[in-house]
Amino acid sequence: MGRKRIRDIRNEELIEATIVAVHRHGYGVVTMAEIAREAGASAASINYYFGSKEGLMEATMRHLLTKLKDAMIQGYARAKTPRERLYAVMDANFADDLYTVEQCSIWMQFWANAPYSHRLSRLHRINRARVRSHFLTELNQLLPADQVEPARQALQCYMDGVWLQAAQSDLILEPQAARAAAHQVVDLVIR
Amino acid sequence: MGRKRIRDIRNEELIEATIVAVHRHGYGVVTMAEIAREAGASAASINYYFGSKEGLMEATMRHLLTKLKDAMIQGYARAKTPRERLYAVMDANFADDLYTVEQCSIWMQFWANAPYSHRLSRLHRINRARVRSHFLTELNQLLPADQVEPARQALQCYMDGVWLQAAQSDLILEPQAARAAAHQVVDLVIR
DNA sequence: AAATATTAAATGGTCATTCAAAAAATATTT
DNA sequence: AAATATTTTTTGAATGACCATTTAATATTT
Repeated sequence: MGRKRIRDIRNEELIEATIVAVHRHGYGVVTMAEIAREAGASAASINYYFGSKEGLMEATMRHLLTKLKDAMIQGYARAKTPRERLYAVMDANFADDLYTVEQCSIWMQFWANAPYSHRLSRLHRINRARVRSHFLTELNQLLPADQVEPARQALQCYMDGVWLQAAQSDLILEPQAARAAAHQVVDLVIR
Repeated sequence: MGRKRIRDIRNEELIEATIVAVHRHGYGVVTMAEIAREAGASAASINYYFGSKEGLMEATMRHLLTKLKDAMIQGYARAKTPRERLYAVMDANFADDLYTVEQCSIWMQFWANAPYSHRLSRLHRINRARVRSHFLTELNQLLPADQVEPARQALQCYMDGVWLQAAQSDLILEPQAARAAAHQVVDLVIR
């Protein structure tokens, strides 16, 4: 059992270091050496665990996507009505441990670079489709068919836009206020 | 006069080539050689005109910002009411010659990289403040004071989010439909 | 001729990745 | 328990590729 543990611990440490380093230097220019220094390891050991820089980036994005997915599933479990489930999608995106400058920043870096990496774009596509499908399922319960797609577009764009602004912000974010604002937007869209 | 002309012609050609090349390869990894090839010139001549790669990127962003600003001023001139002026801001963002995959993609690249470049972040800040102020001016005419800021946030995030999605799209964009959808969002927000 | 524009080639630097060897952890035997 | 063997982990240094920028020389325009 010991064998597995070390690998898992290193993986987590290195991914956390990647998030910090990418936020600090930018996805395009961050170096393996900088990430390694942040993790207190060597660049060579990163390749030992992740194979390559791209492998590390993919693992990091996968880690963030999993966090987001888990938050969403948890919210869904509690929600009883379609409207509450829309709230839940928003609340997951603006959860206390996800809606931080650091993480919004890295999300944007990944979005910007996904089109140029086969492995990143795959993850990106899957996540986007999942969010889209959640929105559509609930909106179909609440709106006439011809209003569903515009409403979905409005909600999903709003969500993306808030993260995008958050990534640029030099203020401390207020997740609670973001959730309240998002609920208001939901209310606007579904009546 | 002749002296100025050649320089202007080259500037435009090189900036157009930059837009194409950055869209194709990504901001972080595009090389001077690729941009030069796209423009049918040499990498050395780009430095002759723009001093450095960062100078070229700044000039390219400035070019796009100017186009956006001009489109907005033009729309403002025609608009008579606060609501029409809100439409005008949206219409500028989704104008036929601005709302293309190529340009949305490059906008996102710039957004993602602005925090790491003094020169880019300056431009970015100025543009964002200008859009914000336009929105606030009009919304103040239309809404009670306490609803103005949430409404601005919703509109600006929606605008950014649409561009962000457009950048990822592999479909052909429909600027006219985007404008219509944006008008609907304005209508939702101001009543 | 003078000024301006262009580029091929050189320069100097950076960086991801590999590799071989050391170190640490774990398993096996005595 | 101790000693030894085996596997896993770590890293310094080497490798090879790539790239922005400079330079010096050439071409073009005025």
